[in-house]
Amino acid sequence: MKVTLKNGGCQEIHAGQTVGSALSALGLKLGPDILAAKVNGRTMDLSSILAEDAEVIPLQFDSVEGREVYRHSSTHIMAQAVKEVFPTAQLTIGPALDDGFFYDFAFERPFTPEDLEKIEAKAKDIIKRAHPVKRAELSKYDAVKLFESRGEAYKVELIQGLDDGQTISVYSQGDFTDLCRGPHLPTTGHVGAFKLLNTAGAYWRGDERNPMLQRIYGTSFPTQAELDAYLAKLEEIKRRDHRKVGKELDLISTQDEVGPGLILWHPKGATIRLLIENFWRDQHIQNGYELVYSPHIARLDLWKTSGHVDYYRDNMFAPMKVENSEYQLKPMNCPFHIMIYKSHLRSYRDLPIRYGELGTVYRYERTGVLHGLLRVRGFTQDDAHLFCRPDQIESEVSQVLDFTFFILGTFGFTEFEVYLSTKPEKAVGSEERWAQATSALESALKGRGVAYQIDPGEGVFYGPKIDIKIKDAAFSSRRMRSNRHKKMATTLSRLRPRRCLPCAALWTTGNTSSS
RNA sequence: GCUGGCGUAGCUCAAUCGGCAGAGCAGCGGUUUUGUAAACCGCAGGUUGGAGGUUCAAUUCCUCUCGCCAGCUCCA
Repeated sequence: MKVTLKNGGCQEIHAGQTVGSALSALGLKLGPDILAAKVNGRTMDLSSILAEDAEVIPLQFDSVEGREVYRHSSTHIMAQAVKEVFPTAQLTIGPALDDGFFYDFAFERPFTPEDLEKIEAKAKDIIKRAHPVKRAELSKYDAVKLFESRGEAYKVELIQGLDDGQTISVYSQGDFTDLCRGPHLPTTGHVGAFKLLNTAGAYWRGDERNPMLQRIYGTSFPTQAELDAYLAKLEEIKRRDHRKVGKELDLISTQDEVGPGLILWHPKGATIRLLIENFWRDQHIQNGYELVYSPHIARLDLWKTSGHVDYYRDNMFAPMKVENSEYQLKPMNCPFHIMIYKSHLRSYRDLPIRYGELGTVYRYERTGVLHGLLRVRGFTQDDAHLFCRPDQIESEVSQVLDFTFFILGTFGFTEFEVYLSTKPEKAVGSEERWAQATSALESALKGRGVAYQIDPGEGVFYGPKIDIKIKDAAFSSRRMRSNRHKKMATTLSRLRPRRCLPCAALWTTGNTSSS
């Protein structure tokens, strides 16, 4: 059997050898820095058996896959510590994150900071004990029996959700056994610096109807110096937090008397905003947009027609009664732009028509989600609606993308992740129209050569969208949250306007748009 | 909305067991006259988020309420 080391030698070995011994045979020193290996493209334990010719890449902490294995084993160590300190805690899930890991436990009470100290001390002890981490495979039936006997009801539920024929793997270290796909470090002693960070409640399977679990976050690094550098970075991020800076520089405030998520722009903040808005107006005019204004409220009937009452009510403030009809505070600008379009009979020769507005909208957000300027109840959207013929869609979308990248680039955002968000569960319009609109967006992306990923079900109720996620200096490394990105979206809708009226909306959030 | 943690001077934070609300910075008035991160002396600054309760006495204990923070969920 032939084993090749990437960028290294090639060796004949006997079948049945482990990945680790194959690496040794190839002359690699198996120190604590070698965490796992990629075998023919699949990440595997060093202890797994080689069954066929393979190309092997040793994984260290400097690779994404290596870090994932490292953090995943770290969270198992934490889970083992929790079980040793609090035997009645039940295991649920515990994945690796970009900068650390978490594990959710079912426990009769929340963990306190004192608990964390005990758990962390125990975890360090487990690291010192350097338990070998062993993989075992069993049938679904045996796996259910195993975890039932251990009183791990959540694990049993997880296993029952797996396919019947599937082999199920469990990993053990000392007396601790967990259902896990793996792979893992060879021993618990492979983890260097280890620290628990904080606790939080989290619903089982992310559903608020389910019981709340106790989540513990932590992180780990090969050396104390790396851990310290990471903690220093967290401090630095805290120091640069826009809420802190906004207060210190006297840019903005929120006040109890005004209400949560409603921003007051102080003179200095307003000056910054004015400069950005002037830039926005100039650029839109230069790029063929016409600027419009629309009111903050409108008759509820308009929002019924637009579909917002049916599909967006959860995010709308309650309607208010005026004279004999009901009025609604606007959560979006789109219906107004469509009404402007509709105010005349239009010829196909007039198209495309591009309306742009810095439109202030109000959305009801649950109190728990409000966050500085990034998540508020009143904010101003950089919003536009483009009316065009079907044959113009691709070039219009493509221009919107260019325009978006240009604006973002002006503010120094040059790293993007592009997502194509498809039809959500609650949506208006036929499957066929959704498919048409989605493929139009897709071909614009392809035509422009933009790399993108599909984000299934993440479209808006009236159309699919292209999301452009950007990272800024502070958030790129923001711990434990993957979705804290600012986002811009281009939505294509053929669904609301009656005639052949695809409409692309461009909007932004964040510093250009809140309040 | 849910779980947990918080709310004391403009800011950052103290206040032991329920026993006269305090410090640093900022501010103001002086002194000094240039100090390389923030020179020295003094003054002022408070309905302890709000309402109710227990108590001789509440920043402290209880109830309700408002807001903030870390998450969950949703999303921009």
